[in-house]
Amino acid sequence: MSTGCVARREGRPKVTADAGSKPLRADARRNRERVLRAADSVFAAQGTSAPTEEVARAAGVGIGTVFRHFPTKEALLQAVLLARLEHLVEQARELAGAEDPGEAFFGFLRHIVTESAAKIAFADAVAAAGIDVGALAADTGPRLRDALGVLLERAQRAAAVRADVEVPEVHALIVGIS
Amino acid sequence: MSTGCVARREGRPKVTADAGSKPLRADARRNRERVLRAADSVFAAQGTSAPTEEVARAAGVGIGTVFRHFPTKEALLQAVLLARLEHLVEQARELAGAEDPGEAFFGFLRHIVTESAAKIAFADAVAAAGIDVGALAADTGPRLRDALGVLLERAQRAAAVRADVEVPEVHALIVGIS
DNA sequence: ATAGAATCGGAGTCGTGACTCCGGAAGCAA
DNA sequence: TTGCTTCCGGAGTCACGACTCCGATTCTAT
Repeated sequence: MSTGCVARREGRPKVTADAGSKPLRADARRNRERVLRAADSVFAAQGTSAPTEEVARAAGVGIGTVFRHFPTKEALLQAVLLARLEHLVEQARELAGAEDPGEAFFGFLRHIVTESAAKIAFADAVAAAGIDVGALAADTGPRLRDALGVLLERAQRAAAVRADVEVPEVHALIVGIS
Repeated sequence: MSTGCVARREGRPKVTADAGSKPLRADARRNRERVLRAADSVFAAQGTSAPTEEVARAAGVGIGTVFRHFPTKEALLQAVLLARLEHLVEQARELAGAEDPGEAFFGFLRHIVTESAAKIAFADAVAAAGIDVGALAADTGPRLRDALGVLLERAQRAAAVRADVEVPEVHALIVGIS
């Protein structure tokens, strides 16, 4: 195996509240972004148990920097998961303007399924840390649902999907599959 | 988080070869079985990063016993995963004798989907440790395929499933979903 | 340019858990 | 029962990785 200890602190860190914090200094914002990207790829490649130092190296910053932006490894995991969901919403919105509504809809579904495995692993790791994943996704969920609604409606208008299908059903399907 | 170090050894342990080993002493076999069951429930409940000692406690044995039977935590994870697959095959075979072939077939599919999330997490953990999951399942795979074939055939004979569906397609479907 | 504030970086601390070791406790013939 | 063999248990060893701390560095406003 590849060894490593895990967190030490027991109190569950609060969800990073961006609102209300002062605007970051330019380099700080840049580094935060880098860390997030690096974390995403490192965790995706090596699993969520990859050492934080690995993330720091991949991001080209010191480990101290990582911990300043994300006080806990857990917080980092959370941020990455959130970013992925965010990305999903974005994709759904982009697809809403695609030429072929039917293809767009099913393509998106396929994409979700493809990525679900990775996301499950993330959610697992975060949940194992005692965080309420549901609450975490409370903000992103509705937006994803909306975007999905648009996709679905267009697909139905194009007669690519039966008209009696509703958003909740699709949502249920996705959740069920996951 | 809940902390903990990980393995230290780098060389990847060989797949536990049961064949060729002497018959275990009665108590040894019993303990091995206990550990396996305890590991399954502990890892399922707390995630694959649960400490080995937790498994020992749940099994009611000393930690030394766990490591004698499974030289590495990784090996333990492997064994649990294998046992689950084995269990799946068994279920498929039982279902082959069910009254309603159609229901049996779809019930099994549903079951697989339901458990897939947990299994993915396991496979992930094992794979992250550098083990070839594919090779691991090389033995179980074909048997699962066979059992699935029987289920499918019976369902088709009962006209619950279209006749032009083949085992490979179902297999692909399952893999795809996972 | 320059002070002052915000950041960075990484060596060091600390707790944890994987794995070892061996004296004691069964099992299993004979 | 006796003796030999196989197992059990769990205290102890050892690395590793999460997280802290503070001097050095880099922004930014003036």
